[in-house]
Amino acid sequence: MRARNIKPTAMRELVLEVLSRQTAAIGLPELEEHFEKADRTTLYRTLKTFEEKKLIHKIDDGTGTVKYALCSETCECEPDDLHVHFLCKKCEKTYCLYNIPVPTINLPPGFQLDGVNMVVNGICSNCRT
Amino acid sequence: MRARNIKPTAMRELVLEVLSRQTAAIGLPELEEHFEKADRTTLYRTLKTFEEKKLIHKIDDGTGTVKYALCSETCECEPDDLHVHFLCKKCEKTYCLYNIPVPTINLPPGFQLDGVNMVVNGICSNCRT
DNA sequence: ATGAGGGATGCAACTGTATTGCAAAGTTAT
DNA sequence: ATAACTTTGCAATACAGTTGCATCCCTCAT
Repeated sequence: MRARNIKPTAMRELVLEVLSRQTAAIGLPELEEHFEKADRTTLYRTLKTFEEKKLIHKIDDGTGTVKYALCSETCECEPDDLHVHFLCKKCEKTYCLYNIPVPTINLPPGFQLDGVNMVVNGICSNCRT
Repeated sequence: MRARNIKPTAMRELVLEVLSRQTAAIGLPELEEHFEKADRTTLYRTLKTFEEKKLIHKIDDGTGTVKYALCSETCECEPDDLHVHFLCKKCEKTYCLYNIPVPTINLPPGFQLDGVNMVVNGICSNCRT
């Protein structure tokens, strides 16, 4: 996991472990609840570091809380690596649809594309049963 | 313009006028700057009303400030009406790409699609010259 | 071993956006 | 004119995110 060039401290190991246990993306406030002792700032900076090193990616699902989820092994967070996210408005959870790539967009002339944030919202399969 | 069933007050006329003058989407803080006397709350609620009545639509571009832009005449904010948005990371402006519809997404079985938020970021044609 | 340097952590304070409660002002219909 | 309802303004609050600074910990060179 530290092929991403991150110094593995105890804190970071723990945070990474929590992250890998998630089935949905997780935000800073929710991450805090998993730790009694750790400080918000530390978690904040840990997420920031992880994101910079492309171990996790940021998802802004419009709920007001930025969420994070693990990147795939080979992800470089380039436009080609990106996938669609799904926000369920019932359970409020945000899922990575890893196998649904973000469609290619043809921008007007003169526009340079660097990244895409695509969040689909609706009701997830769990909440519809 | 009030085919959208909104009671036309003086404030609302003014806000709408400012909105229609924009070439880029505008957020509440920036909207405030256009008014010396009006209160933030009033503007906030005006935007909210406009949004509910589908006169404007919300854009969460990930900058931390939700932006708004006018809907097209016939827009009902259904998935079919949606277009792509572009956030320039240089000028920080967010543009509606009205003529680029959001691509259709095939969700996994059991998922119900209600809406899509798609924001492309990069450098706009103005900033690249 | 030891001490210096650099990164990591924790605490506290702060920023900025969004939001709500409540009272005052305005509008509309009878 | 008056009652019912809506809109506006002020104040206060909530909450995520962020920064400054001091402390701690680890590593490396002497």
